Amino acid sequence: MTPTLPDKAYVMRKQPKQRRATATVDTIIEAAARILVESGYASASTNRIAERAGVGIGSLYEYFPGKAAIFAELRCREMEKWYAKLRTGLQAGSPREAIRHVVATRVRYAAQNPKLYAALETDVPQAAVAGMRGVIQDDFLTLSTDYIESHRQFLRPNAPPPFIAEFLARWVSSSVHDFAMHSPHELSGDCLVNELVDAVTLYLFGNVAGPVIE
Amino acid sequence: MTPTLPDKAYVMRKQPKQRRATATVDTIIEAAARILVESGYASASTNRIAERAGVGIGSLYEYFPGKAAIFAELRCREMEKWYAKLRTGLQAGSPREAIRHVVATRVRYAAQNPKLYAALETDVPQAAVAGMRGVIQDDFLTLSTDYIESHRQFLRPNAPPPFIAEFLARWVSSSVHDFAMHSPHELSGDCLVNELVDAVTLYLFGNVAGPVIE
DNA sequence: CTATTATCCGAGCAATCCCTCTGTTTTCGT
DNA sequence: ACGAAAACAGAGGGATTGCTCGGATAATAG
Repeated sequence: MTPTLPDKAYVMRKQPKQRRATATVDTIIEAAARILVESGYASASTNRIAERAGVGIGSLYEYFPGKAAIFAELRCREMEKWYAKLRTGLQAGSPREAIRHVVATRVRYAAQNPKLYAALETDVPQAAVAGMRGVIQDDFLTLSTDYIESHRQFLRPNAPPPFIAEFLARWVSSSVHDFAMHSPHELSGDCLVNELVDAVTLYLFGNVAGPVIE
Repeated sequence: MTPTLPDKAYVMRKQPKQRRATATVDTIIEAAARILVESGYASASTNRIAERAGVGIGSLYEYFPGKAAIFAELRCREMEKWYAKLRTGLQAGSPREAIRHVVATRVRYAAQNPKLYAALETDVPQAAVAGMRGVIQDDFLTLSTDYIESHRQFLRPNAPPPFIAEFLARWVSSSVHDFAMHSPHELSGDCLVNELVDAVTLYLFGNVAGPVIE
């Protein structure tokens, strides 16, 4: 069972079949992203997006069933860029190294394009990305649970593995998110990553070095 | 120096001087809260709020300089309800007990009125509560830093105390918030609180019992 | 080349929004 | 009781919104 992103909350009204149509869709989404970064969600009206994209407002509604769908799609694409990296991060070396990889990737995800990240996570209304918010965690959960269960013998906490996985995923992801929103400068240093790795390893295995696997 | 909430981002256009005026303001805020809980921020127009409150739209704009101010004030009032409890939580007994008090209070804050909490935290746009979001943390930070510095001799991490305080505050607060948004049922049990207390104590003092103070 | 399908366009509708403005009613100081 | 100040009211302005619809244009198939 390979984890996949969930179905999109808003489906395209019409699938672009010619190449220029896909180009139009891409242009629209890119325009939406640019306006979002520059002026926020409030001033990202469909008319403005179409104008910025250089297409007629009619073309926009040929493919997107509504304003919300544009941002749902944008968010979806943005997430898919990072999903693979998070996945492979779990398979790296020792538990401590795996934890470090995942944490560092999560930090990079928030720091790469801070404006866009912040806008997508806080400015775009919840309803517009319904069913999308938090899917990284929801999906990453399955992988983490497996990972944790396969290290069951070394675990310090006796809570059920699915809970531990959710606890860790929310802990790391939401902490990084919170720092990104309120203390973004901390994302560039490595203090945050270090402390997170220490704390997680300590929580899981009882010491900062991780389990000694022989 | 007693910590105080920061200045409100939006000041009242006119301070109510008569008792019925204060009542009017309260009624407006309560109506805004009810609409927010029932139908979300999108449908909480100023006209609707005034109608629901049973006052003219003119009366609303006598006191509030704009729509955003209503929700900023609502959020401000909601936060002040919990600020004192968080503060006193820090002063309770042993470090582990203090941690437990703070964590449990934070959970109760999110679980008390889940709909209103969720709406205020995610539905109301960032701009509307500018300078308010995260102030609990920002203010709680000072207290935590003091607390941590006074236990410096028992600390395991060697990061600077202000960072440790911020790290902990964001960790606990954002984790609880994330659970409240995506797995609200976990707030009723005590597994979340237990694991958070364990993890924090472990991070701070290297063991789950906390320091042995003699 | 022709027919069919896909794509693109933008004027404008209906709805909604926040907020002002002017006038009336209530409360308070004296 | 009376004038001033505070509080209340709501019609409507001005602007913006998301979105439809009918027709023009380009690409593809036969």
